[in-house]
Amino acid sequence: MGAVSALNGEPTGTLGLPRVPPARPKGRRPSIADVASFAGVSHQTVSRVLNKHPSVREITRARVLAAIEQLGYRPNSAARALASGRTKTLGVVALDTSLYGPVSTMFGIQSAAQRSGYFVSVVAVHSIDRLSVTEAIRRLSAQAVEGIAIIAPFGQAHDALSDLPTGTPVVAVEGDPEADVSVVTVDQVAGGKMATEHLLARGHETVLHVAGPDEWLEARGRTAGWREALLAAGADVVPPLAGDWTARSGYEAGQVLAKIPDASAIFVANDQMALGVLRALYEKERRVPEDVAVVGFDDIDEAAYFIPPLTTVRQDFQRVGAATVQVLVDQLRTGSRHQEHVVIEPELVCRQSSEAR
Amino acid sequence: MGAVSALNGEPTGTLGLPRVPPARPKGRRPSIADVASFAGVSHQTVSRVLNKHPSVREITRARVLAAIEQLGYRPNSAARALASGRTKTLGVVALDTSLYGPVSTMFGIQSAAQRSGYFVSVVAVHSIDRLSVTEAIRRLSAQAVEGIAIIAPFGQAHDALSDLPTGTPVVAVEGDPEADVSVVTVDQVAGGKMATEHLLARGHETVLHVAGPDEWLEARGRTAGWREALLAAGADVVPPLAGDWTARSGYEAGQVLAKIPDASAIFVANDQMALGVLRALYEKERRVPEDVAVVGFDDIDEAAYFIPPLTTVRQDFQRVGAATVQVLVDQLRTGSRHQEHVVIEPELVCRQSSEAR
DNA sequence: GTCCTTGGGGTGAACGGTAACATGCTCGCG
DNA sequence: CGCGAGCATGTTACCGTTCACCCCAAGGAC
Repeated sequence: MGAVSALNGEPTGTLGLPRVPPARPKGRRPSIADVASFAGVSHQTVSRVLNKHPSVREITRARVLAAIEQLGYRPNSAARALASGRTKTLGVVALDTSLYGPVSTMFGIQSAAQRSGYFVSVVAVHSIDRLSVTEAIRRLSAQAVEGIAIIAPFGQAHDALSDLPTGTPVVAVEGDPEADVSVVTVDQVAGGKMATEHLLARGHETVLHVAGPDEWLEARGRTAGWREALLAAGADVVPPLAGDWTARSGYEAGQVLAKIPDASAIFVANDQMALGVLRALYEKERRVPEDVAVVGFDDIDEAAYFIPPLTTVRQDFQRVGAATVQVLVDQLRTGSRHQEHVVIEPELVCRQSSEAR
Repeated sequence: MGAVSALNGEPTGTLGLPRVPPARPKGRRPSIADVASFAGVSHQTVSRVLNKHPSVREITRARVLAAIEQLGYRPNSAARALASGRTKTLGVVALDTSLYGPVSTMFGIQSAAQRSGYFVSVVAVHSIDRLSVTEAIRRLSAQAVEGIAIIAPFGQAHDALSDLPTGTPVVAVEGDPEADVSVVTVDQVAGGKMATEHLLARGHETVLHVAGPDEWLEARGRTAGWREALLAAGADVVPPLAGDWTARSGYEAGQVLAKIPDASAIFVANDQMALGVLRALYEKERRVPEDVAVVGFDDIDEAAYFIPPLTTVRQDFQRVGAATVQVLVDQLRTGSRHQEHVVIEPELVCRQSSEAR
């Protein structure tokens, strides 16, 4: 057995392996074949060990593992991908922004993918038009990712999904539940509703709304929830002002709202804009929460340190990421292309900005 | 010529190609060989066209391109990587955080890599210990990335760099300029200095400092710049309070500083902590900038909407990303492992929080 | 006319794995 | 005692490219 690898009388270790690995000719990294001849087995046996195939004797496995260790062998992922057709890589299309939600979602997906043994390749898109998304998907499929998560959460993204390589599982994260792809999403409508109901329950006659950009499905959902809650309570529905998620736009909206004398409660579609609203109210000397109550959305790290600390709606992005990877991996495993629709419930976090008057 | 591919009398297009591509047996994606036989050339000629080799006649190239188009051929990146040894992928080790700086840096790298024709594979690390970084690098090198950018900007990261696959170019972004790897960094010392000098020039006797976590090189650099400026001006150096970048820690530091009666100027090592400081000062009824001037660091989008708008130091992360990719690509192209040290200068953005009294 | 170069293109062998099948051996069972 | 059923392992093909090398015709130098 082990004698094969010790023919030339080299000193041998306990497993019958030569102690000094032979240098590979070209300084190239050792391949499975090198490991095989070093361990005195066939390359296939090495492959079996690498893939944890059950029918390998313990002693053989130990020899192979020792050889791998000695030679410093690392599997070549390109070769593996070529032979098996599997790249163990998921693609993520992310919006090039430091917005809390998209970034957190991306890391949520990354960390879940890692736990499932997948690599993550990221393509950032600078804007939300169909062309960019199509191009991003093209890039990812050129890289032969096994599944794709699209975070850019706006209506147009779905158009681009038709250009997909058929057979590649896709999840639209924060996507349109009506679209004909799998979707993992936080229940934005419920979030908008609970924020609004919270304010109504505090005795406000109605709730004004600073919405996000209308292309964003999240913005639409939050607005829909707000409207629903108002209608259910029979409250006035004042047309919302739309911002662009930035504090600046929130500030501008806040300047308008501050001029409305009987404005007493505002639901802002994200925390950054809420910051701008707070600032506008402060400048107009409308106290929060005494004169005006404000609720945001996202629960960014800073929300608890706004002046005053912001009541807001928290989304669990780790769960979003985990669900996204779960859907992709399931579809990969079963081969089914059944459309999953996972909805994750948000949670209201009460702070000073909406305290009872 | 074209007759070869039209032997069976099928209708042919202008280039002599059959109009209907033959379905591949197993529903598999078309390979270079399919394109070759469809276009009536050898697989090598197709490869030459794909790689823009000069010595291919224009007419031949056109035929091949038409065949590629017709069959919907896409190169198989795994096969290409296996044969050529190049993956066209860069790896990024990023800290799992929505902090503005790291996230912006990551996108800066991503977008620069994309422009240079590289894919980007991201591995997030949840903490900054050596083990995590080593593991991240292990994952990336298992994926055979051609170069690695490490964003996690703390001292310990450098220890892990010794575990690298030799020969893989590495750039430590925001890394220690003293370390023996290539580094791309913003001049934090200059940033801290200009913030402090700005405040001193406004007539403040000295400048207090809320520092970042001491493991972070950026925090150390900013503190060093602050100290340097104070010493140069002969001002008192009050030991800094260290936070952890969060608004909460800034708030806590602010509560302490607000109790110091003659505190009149504070340099805070990032904008989030500055937000916390502002809140603490507000609660203690110390007006900004009338009683206390505050300067932050980063220029996050919201900084202009803090109460009051925050004077801060801006870093150009697009340039950081571009420089990082540049260094990696250069090393890949030339094969040299010369250690580059690129330093990018930050810029002071003056707003109300530090206005003259 | 012969030789050498150069453009255009073909042939076969890597590249480093996995998959399918073949082989020898041991064991339990009728 | 023969025989099928595993188990443990080896053999050979194949994945889709690129690389090194070869071939042929046309053209210019001598």
